Amino acid sequence: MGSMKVHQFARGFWDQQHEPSLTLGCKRLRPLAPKLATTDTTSPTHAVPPAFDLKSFIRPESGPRKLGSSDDKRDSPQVETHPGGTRWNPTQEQIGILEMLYKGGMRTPNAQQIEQITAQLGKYGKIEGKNVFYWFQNHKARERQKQKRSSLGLSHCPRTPAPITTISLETRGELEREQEDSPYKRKCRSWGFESLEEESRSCKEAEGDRTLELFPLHPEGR
Amino acid sequence: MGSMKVHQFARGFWDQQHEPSLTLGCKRLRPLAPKLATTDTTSPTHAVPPAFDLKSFIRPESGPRKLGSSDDKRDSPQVETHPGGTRWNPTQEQIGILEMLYKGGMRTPNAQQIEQITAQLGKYGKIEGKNVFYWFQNHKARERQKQKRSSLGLSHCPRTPAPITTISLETRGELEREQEDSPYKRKCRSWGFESLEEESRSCKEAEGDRTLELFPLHPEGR
DNA sequence: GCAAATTAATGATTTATTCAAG
DNA sequence: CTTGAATAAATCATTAATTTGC
Repeated sequence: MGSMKVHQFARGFWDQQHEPSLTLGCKRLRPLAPKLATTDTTSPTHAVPPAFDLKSFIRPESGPRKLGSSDDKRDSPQVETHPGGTRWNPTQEQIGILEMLYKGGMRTPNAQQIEQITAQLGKYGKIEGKNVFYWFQNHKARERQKQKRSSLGLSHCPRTPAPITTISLETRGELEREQEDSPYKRKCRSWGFESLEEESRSCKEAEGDRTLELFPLHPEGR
Repeated sequence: MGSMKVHQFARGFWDQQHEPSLTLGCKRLRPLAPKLATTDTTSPTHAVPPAFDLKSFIRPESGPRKLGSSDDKRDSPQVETHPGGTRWNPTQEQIGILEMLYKGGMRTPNAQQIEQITAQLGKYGKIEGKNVFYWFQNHKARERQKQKRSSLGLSHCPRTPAPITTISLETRGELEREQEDSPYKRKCRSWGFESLEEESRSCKEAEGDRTLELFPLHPEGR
């Protein structure tokens, strides 16, 4: 497409900032690029990110910190086996609230809503924004899927797919009926990335100023 | 650019106690069998939270700020939506770099990579992280699409989809060869939300060394 | 009664499809 | 028409309930 005057940009593209110490390298925390699965993410010796500094996280046994982030974990009433959190495991309360919201008509919450939901649900257990987002995505998809299958199997009831109990949700009368199928609405979700800060979490409040809510992503699959 | 610290959390939105006064079983008994019988009566026990202010979600009329809720919201007053444009308009330099990276084998950059790419591309024009992400998504999809159509029309050479020049992108020696088709690799992307501020888009980079930032959102479409 | 194997459910990602701006 | 942006569908991966064997 066009004239690319990229120079030798690609060469030191990633090195520009990695220069300093070795801690900046990716930690294997948020791998998004398909890094050929080695079928064994458990072994820290593998799961090597494109970075060069493996030793910084190869074995955090020395004391840096574990995945479980021993700093705060008191938020989960039911301790259970919370091994650092591989994936979100919702509590009954959380599910209840989410379902309520869903029934209330919420389909795809935007960033602000997700933020609030997450904040609220966080009182009942560890949770991140993405969990909320995914939950809605999955729930919506699976409800539809279930319904479709049901209608197929029963071939009945073309109308009123669901009675919709309408829980006491009539906050002020105007509740948006749940729009079964969402016909593509142009929405824009906010986007954000956090540049993981693994062990830097400790100096979180040291700065005093930067309090943006970065959700500390879960470490990695076991 | 565009990073700002959002101090304002969900201040007092649903601030209410989160006493575990309702958990009898404490554990979450997940019904393994789906309740297909009744349409969406999926609330097993429905450990209803003490006080859940659902109306705040559905209709945050009393909230400090407006929610992009789906009820009466249409085009939220977030007019600032596009400081300069509704959607990203890449420059030649940006495209060139992106294509170079793509040819180099990059398919789905992770958060850090996106962050860095964005930072670099930002030198040539306004850009956000999501733009980078979307670009890769779209480019990949369309390349494949184009290729498929081409092969269909020509019925020729189903192999060797792209020569792939493999530019010198060897970041650290271990560049994974272009993973043609990524057959689902388990990955986790970082997630973050920023609580957008209407007016505080003052992109001041007074931060200094910290490279961690949230990309300012882009309020909402339409 | 407990623990390993099975299986259903579902959280998390990727891919395909669609809409709309320029 | 091209392509950025967003959503829905497909599907991988992991957890918890259930079953099974001792």
